[in-house]
Amino acid sequence: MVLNRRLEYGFNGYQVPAMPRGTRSARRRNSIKKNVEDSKMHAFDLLATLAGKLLVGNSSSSSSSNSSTKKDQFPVTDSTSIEERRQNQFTTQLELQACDQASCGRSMLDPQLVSQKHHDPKLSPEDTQHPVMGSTDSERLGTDELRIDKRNDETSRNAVVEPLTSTDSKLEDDTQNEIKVEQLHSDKAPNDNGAVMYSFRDPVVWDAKPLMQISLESGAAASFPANKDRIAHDSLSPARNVEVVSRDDDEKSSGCTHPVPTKKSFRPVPHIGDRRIRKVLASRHWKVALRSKNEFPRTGVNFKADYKDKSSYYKRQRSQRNYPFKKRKFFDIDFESYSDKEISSNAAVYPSENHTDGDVSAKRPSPPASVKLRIESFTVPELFIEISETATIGSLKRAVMEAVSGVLGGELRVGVLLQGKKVGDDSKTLLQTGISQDNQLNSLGFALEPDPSHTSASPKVSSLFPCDVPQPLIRYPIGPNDSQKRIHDTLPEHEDMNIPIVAENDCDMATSPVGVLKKGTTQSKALVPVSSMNVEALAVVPVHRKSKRSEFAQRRIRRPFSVSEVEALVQAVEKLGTGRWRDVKLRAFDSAKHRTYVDLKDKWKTLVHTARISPQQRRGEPVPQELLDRVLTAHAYWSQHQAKQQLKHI
DNA sequence: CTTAGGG
DNA sequence: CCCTAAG
Repeated sequence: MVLNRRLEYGFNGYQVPAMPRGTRSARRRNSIKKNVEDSKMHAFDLLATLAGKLLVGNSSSSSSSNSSTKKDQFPVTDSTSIEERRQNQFTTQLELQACDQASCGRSMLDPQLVSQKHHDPKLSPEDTQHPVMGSTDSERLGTDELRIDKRNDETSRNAVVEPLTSTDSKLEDDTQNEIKVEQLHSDKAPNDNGAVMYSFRDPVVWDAKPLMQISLESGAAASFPANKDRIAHDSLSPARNVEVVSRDDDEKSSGCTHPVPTKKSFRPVPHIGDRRIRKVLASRHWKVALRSKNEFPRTGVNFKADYKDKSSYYKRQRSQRNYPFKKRKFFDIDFESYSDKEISSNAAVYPSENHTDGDVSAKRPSPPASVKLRIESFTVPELFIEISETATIGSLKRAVMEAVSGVLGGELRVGVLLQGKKVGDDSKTLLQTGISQDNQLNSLGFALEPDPSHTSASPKVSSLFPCDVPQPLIRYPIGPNDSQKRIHDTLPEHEDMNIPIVAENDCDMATSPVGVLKKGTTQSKALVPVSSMNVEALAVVPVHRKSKRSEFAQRRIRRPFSVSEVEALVQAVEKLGTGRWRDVKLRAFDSAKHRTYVDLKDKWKTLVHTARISPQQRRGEPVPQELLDRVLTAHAYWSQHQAKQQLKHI
């Protein structure tokens, strides 16, 4: 097996999925002032929401959905504050298309761990000394038996950005999606005037090329969905507008019109390998999307308050994950590499019906017409990822995820492109700019650009950003279903493969060559999104500068212990006792890098608990009673043993 | 860094 | 799983 050869994946484009219209809120309505700046902000807003809940998945997943995902998902919060615009003249309807993207569940084919030594039921104190005997390699949950199949690469060739908030209910086909959209339209459009609808298109899959270099053809700009016509039709709702907007259901949210300030504590990071990364990531501070000029209600407050109360800290930290935008530390050198990200999008300006003759116009002299915008999707131009060849698919996913997060979570601002030209004047109205109902099929593009006000960290690099050059709009016309289907076709039966391909939630598990990875773990974690537009930046910021830990760690994905693992754990504990988790880890899970001794300790805790409750109350993969019995036995034994020790000490 | 526990 | 207080 190749040792730690590195793969570099360059993602030329990345389609941002449709916006989830979660239960809690992906819908909002804002009254806004209609000028270019606002358009940007809206686009940005959407992205902001999106940014917080992406999750990279292998599109190879043909498997089932898994509700367990829900636990790890980022709570969809109405993070998007309702911006109260002064003297709003127009109402903007923000409708986020539902995005119940099929969450590929994960089907864990538990690695067949072999060679588990027979466990000796007899426990003797001697055994507790040093497990000299019986600690053969095969005894470990090693990876010896596991192999990475070359085809594994296949998996990595496709990736999809999925909303992290995938629901159990999946959309089997586009139909449902469309239905929702339509409902949404018919639902609001008629009454709410001057609606500007933003609707993210379905998630698209990019199809990476095989081999080390994965890059996407940057397709030409704006390609509209096949159903564009229909969409346009749908949005043909009257758009006459009146000043005052009925805030009906908005009232509910009006209470929190102003976003709850997000605070983030900042604390020193201990150095502990993975943990360290996690911690860092966990403590990344989030920031509300900050717009230049204080126009943006969600003024990015860069809180760094410290919480003394740990519980509150924890909670807040969690809750903050709802916040779409994370703030990048200025002092983080990595910033540069992300700063020049751009996300372009395809958007169409749909004319609203010309109701110049309508009732509204009768009442009002010349009611400004409203424009309905449909943002097909934002595309993250390119991501550059470097990852160990022996990294697992799960790692790859994370890497991609982090890269994407880096792009979406950076200090960005939205740029507006009209017919390929950048619209610079933020004060102009849409009309003045040429975005109006008359301007039917002109493509309106939204691009993410580094926010000048935040690129101070690296003026040099940021200056390289070709802000004035309209970026090509990239699109990968693949419907969600197509993607599913296609990928499924592309990736043959996983069953035949040596490695169980875990569909959704990650999977380095025992399926990965963790052993090999061990030494280079940190490296494999390194990924640096690099803009294709900014070659120079590459020079300035070497790709392999893996140093800076990525700031986008999420809660570790849940990896239920397999029976084999439990078996190994029980066996180890029986031998070593309950107070030597480090040893247990070394002994039985040395090669399972994702199982820390704390994890093992926790697992033992739950095992004991599980063993004590009735089988009916147990959940998850059933653990053989035999094992549970051993758990209780061992637990009892060691508890007593421990007690004795303590007595001795006293 | 490890343990031990609470969340 | 996460987070921490204590060794």
